[in-house]
Amino acid sequence: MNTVTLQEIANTLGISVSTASKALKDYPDVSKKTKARVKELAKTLNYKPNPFAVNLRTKQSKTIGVIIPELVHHFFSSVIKGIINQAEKKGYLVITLQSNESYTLEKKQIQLLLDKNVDGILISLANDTAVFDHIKHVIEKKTPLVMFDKIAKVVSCSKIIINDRAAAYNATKYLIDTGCKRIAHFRGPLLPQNSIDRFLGYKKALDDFNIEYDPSLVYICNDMTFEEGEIFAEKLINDRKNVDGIFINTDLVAIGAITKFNALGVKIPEDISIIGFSNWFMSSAITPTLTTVDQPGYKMGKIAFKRLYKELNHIKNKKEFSPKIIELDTSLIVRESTKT
Amino acid sequence: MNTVTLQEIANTLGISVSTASKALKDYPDVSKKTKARVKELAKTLNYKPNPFAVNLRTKQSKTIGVIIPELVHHFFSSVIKGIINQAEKKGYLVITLQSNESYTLEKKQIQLLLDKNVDGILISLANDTAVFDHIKHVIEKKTPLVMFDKIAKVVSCSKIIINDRAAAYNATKYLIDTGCKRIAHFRGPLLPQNSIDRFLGYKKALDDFNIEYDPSLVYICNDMTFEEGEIFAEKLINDRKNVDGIFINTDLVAIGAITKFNALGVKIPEDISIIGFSNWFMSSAITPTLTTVDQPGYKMGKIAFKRLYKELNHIKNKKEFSPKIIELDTSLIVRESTKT
DNA sequence: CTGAAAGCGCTTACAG
DNA sequence: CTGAAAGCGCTTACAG
Repeated sequence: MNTVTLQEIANTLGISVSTASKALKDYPDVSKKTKARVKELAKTLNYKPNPFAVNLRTKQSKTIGVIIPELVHHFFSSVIKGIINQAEKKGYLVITLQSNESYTLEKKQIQLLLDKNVDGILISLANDTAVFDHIKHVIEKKTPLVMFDKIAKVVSCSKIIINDRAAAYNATKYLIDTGCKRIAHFRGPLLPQNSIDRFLGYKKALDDFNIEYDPSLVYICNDMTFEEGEIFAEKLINDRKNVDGIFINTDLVAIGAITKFNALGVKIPEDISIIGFSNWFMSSAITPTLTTVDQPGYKMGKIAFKRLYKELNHIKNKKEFSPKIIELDTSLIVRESTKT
Repeated sequence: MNTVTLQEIANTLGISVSTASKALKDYPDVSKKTKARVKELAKTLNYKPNPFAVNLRTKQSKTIGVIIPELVHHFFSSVIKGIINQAEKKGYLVITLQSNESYTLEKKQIQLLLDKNVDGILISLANDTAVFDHIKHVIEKKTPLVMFDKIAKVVSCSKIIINDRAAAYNATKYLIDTGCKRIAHFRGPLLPQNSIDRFLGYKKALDDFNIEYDPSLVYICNDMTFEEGEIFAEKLINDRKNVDGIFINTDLVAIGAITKFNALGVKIPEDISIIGFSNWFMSSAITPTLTTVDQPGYKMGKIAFKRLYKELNHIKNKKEFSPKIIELDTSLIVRESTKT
């Protein structure tokens, strides 16, 4: 704990606390001489304003909260890194909490952050979350909230997303363009918007290119793990559906699938082409390297904070503003797991 | 922001703020009737004490800071997860900061946390950190600090570590036991204690089993990346040192090496046995699966917080205590990359 | 240009 | 059992 107070500075200098305070904050109505004296002493004493007192007075803590489904995850940890770095630049610190993909926990974490009086909240929803009363509660409390990646369409707040549907469409189209005729999809869970959108993009591409949509070629990955990739890869072979291409919801699952196909002697991309999603660094390390959709996590984190920061300032200046939806670009990274 | 205050509760109930405060905190000198009335009203109004005021009064914020070298990293993100979960159980929130393996940044982050008046700090040092004035500064300020994983021997504070030397010794011994005669080591950077200790464990095992230590078989990975694994794997082959076993500082590098060996047609473990370190989940996914040392990140995080919590309470109760070094068990996970 | 005063919302030692 | 008072350390509107 810091122990030098404004009081002490004022006393040693024989001035009032108010003047000392104003001097440090460069108020225009303090003489240059006084400012210099105060600043110098503050420096030598290594004075730092007590943040607890400042928070109480200013009603803000320069702290924001972030809730993500899971921290041990390449994409989310990248987002968090982006958030933390950007926040630090603006003098904000970040409290991180995890929902563990559970609605109940997510609700609890929201409450913890609210009880802490964080200045704002950044959230990526849990797979489990199907109602949004807890989110709406935050918005009613006038605590700025920005969603990223896993969002809810029906909630009115700013959102930072990628165009999952377009990205999935392009990935599927690429499979079609390179000759695939029967294309499977390993999709994510049923609730999250991005897993829905990726599925819809896949379906739309099939439609547009006159490939019949076959529901039996869609496999649902509830946990989106490496193991699920292995399991469904094997199942797909056993199902004998003559699949020649797969668009997979996320790289981790795709890498599981590749590993299993390698073990089974299924040739990639000769027998089956594969496209993943997220551009995890392992996707360029696996053999064959994985064609995938680049999902800019770090950038998403930065932009999510920037948007929150803007809203924070609007509120401070009592300026009206409307929620904004920011869509980040994605690109298809073509590697060895698809034909040319 | 919450808007119901104690004042309001006291007013509506026609009692004083002090009594209301004491009622909520179950002070023994408040009548049951009053307690009941206050608590009920507090509940219906959804009263939450303003944390800023509480912080200022109690001089603690129930917030701790954590500094790690890099968040986008399987081991560190696991540790953070352990810290956050354990902290939450005890009513603490966690501010996370990254040093980016830079001493300068680490020093800055420490200052940010100190200026924020966090109750305590958990830190894993940057590779760059060779002097410890910033850490000692924290200790002098009486802010409890616990180091984990990447620690400094010369600083007197509690530390949560694994026995890197023993773990490395056992891994190397396993290579020797399974017939390896010329064992290389891909080590980490020169400064970090754990990379030093792993190297020393490797060396000690060679000594104990009468294998001559050959410095030219030690390759230094400064960044500990997948790519370095590939590069040194190739270099090792080109160097024609007839190496038949490698103990590698961390799984990511080992997986890079395996990938390169696979590409070069080097057979694992027939030609070269490999042991990694950390038991990252990819180590059981790669082909061949990687023998590795299990390094319990999540557990380390939990225990680091528990220790900090204990010190926090000792300080609150003005109880003396000495720093404690807690060593977690590791185990060798034998998989396909080594012989039997 | 400077300072006295009020107040942010709580906690707690003290008086009654 | 209850309440008045002091105080945590600041900030800022106001008076001079």
